[in-house]
Amino acid sequence: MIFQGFRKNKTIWLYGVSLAILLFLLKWLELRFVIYDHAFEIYAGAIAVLFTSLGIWLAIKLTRPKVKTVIIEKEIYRDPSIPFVPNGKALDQLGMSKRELEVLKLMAEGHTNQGIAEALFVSLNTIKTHGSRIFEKLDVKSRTQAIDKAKKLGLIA
Amino acid sequence: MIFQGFRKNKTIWLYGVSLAILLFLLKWLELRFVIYDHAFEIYAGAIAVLFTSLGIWLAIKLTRPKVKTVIIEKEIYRDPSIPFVPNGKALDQLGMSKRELEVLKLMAEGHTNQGIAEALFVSLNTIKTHGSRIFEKLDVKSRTQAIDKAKKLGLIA
DNA sequence: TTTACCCTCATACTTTAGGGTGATTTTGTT
DNA sequence: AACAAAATCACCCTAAAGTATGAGGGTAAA
Repeated sequence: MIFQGFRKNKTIWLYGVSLAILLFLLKWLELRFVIYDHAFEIYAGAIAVLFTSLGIWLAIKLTRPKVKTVIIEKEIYRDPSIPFVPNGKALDQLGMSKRELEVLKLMAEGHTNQGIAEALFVSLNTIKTHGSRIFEKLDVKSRTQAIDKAKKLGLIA
Repeated sequence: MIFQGFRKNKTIWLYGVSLAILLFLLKWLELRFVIYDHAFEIYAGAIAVLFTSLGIWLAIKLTRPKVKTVIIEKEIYRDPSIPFVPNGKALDQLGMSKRELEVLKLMAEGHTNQGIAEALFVSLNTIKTHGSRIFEKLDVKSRTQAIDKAKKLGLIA
């Protein structure tokens, strides 16, 4: 258990031990450099460099850089010459209003309710109300279900 | 070569510059603390902690770039009669695991986390963990954003 | 052997979503 | 003008999602 703890927290343990050694060295150097007034700068610089080196070493250990910028060519599965047109028949049958469709589209794009409210210049409560109405009409219980169903019905792209 | 060196060791170079600034500050503070003999230990300890902290902070800050996905949209026509095949290239580049893709698919179908957990015979906590990982890799903050992006990238149908 | 990653799980907490109830205002139709 | 539907808004409450932190086991690669 304690050995496991050492395995997992090796860096921290090594840092602790290193710090102890450095502090000991610091104390020891302190006794020597107090004698020489002119050596003050050298001493201060020495501890700065020492601790800086330790900081760098530790930071490199702690933070492995990860590959992060990913450029991906993506294929859109749609013929560009044919713009998406909502399934008007389904919209009529469901009784989905223009505003509700608008809200649904923004939901599908991943916006929060607050975000949608701000985009449409209305209150958060309004969006929640629209949401409930949308779910009712689509007979679903959540936005992800609504989005899934709406795409299948051809209400949104 | 030297430029490459800079690129590779960005943290170290930036830290070096920061160190120069700190050393200047050190010199300036030096003139003040020389007056007080009893402040010596405090001063030394202060610079040690300061330099170590700065090193750690800088390195962590600069070696944790955010996941950034740049999407270049290339519209092509897809024949609906051809069954959907996930974009393996994008999956590899994003580092998306099989399990994560599995969870993402079930999310897109509108399942709750608990529902997904039950479907995959794991704990709710596990699904939450996978969720976080998926969001991280897609650089999104919610499941709806993740789903939207995954569809655009061709990761899911 | 060590390291990195995936998978799994837990806990505590915060944020967001969603249900229920009620109300008012606006808009469109007859 | 009357009426119905749509749009808007509020408040209270619960459920679900999402974050942060930590842990452990297994596997493959260095």
